[in-house]
Amino acid sequence: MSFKQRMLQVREETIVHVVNRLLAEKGFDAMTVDEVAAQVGIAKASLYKHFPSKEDLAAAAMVHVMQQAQDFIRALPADAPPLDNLRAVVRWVLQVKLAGDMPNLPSQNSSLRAALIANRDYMDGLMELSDRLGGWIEAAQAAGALNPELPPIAILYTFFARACDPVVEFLQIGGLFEQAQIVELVLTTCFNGLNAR
Amino acid sequence: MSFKQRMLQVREETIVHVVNRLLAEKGFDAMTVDEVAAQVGIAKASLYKHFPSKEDLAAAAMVHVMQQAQDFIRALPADAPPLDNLRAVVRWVLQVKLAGDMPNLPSQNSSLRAALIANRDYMDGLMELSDRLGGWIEAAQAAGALNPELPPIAILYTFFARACDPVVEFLQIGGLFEQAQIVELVLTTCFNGLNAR
DNA sequence: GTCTATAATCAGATAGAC
DNA sequence: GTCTATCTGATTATAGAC
Repeated sequence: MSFKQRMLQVREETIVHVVNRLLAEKGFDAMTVDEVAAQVGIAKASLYKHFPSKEDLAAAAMVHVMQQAQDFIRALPADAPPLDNLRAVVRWVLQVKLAGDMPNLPSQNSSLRAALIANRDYMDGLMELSDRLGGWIEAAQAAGALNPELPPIAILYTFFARACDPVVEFLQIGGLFEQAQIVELVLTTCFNGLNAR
Repeated sequence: MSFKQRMLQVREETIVHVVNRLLAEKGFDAMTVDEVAAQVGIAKASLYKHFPSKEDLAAAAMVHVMQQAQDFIRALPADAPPLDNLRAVVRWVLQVKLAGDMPNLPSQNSSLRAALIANRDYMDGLMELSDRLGGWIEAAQAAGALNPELPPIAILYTFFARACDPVVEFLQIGGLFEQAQIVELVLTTCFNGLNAR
């Protein structure tokens, strides 16, 4: 890879990092392209040479977090109980969220949805992630660790939903709990539910 | 109440109804004031005579759903087990959501937050709702029905979060489940968790 | 209170020189 | 590829007549 290509790659990584933080902090609608350009330190027109639209910026950030998720998953022990790995992934998601690094996209924005669906990297990453988690879910159900009466897809969605769970922010704003406590609280309600056992 | 006042009240109810539906359908940012005025059937300037800002429109919709929630709660049997009433409230929330009548506000929009906090009706409604649910939560914990190790505030937030739970939409979009099934699935994961029992 | 018309602003995207 | 300067369209909000 040439020097020029390397510079370009570094710049794009910077852009994605800035976008990621802004998406986590204020969400897609409140994030402006001017702001992104200013924080990256380049002109807006230059930004548009790298990414052709605001939606593509968001998609790049999503691809980035999904790659990080896959890196984390690959580092998990393949022979561990599936439930342990699933808990570890959810814990990781909550920690990323608490660190202010989880982009927050409006699920209703249609142009954004279209851009995400049209993005091959995003879709491939989503598929692979779903496959890996789905495999563990079914294995955990077969082992009697996860409720076998729940459709696997519902369990998968419940995991994905932790990435935008407002309970985390609510508990964080209140200031009554440490980050580690919040993680354990949400993990408990997710896996054990609210009922007494 | 005079005829004029009655007309005014009916018109404002129409406005709130339209806003409520649009907020449920597309969220706060994607909803435009032009759209609201068009669907109500009045000019935009007239709309601004009733509500001084877009944020106030959203606040009125929130007050409306909170009043509906309180109506529902008041109709519940006072002598029923607290857990039953809590489950009934969560079920009600999910049904409102599935009916497309639950407004969806971005939790990060600061001007909106300010308008809500400044709105006495909204804050009063939120307080009363929190008090009622909080009472049931503590009673259910004392009775050994809800996990006593969870902070009541975390349980309360977990209930509130059902109002914007993306799992409901995900399952709805997939088309694999009836609305009643979705309600029971989310209720199960909420109260019983994902783990096998 | 309701309307038409318009202000004022902001944000996504682009033109064109270098 | 990067910049300055600008376009274009959308959107909140208001002025002023009736």
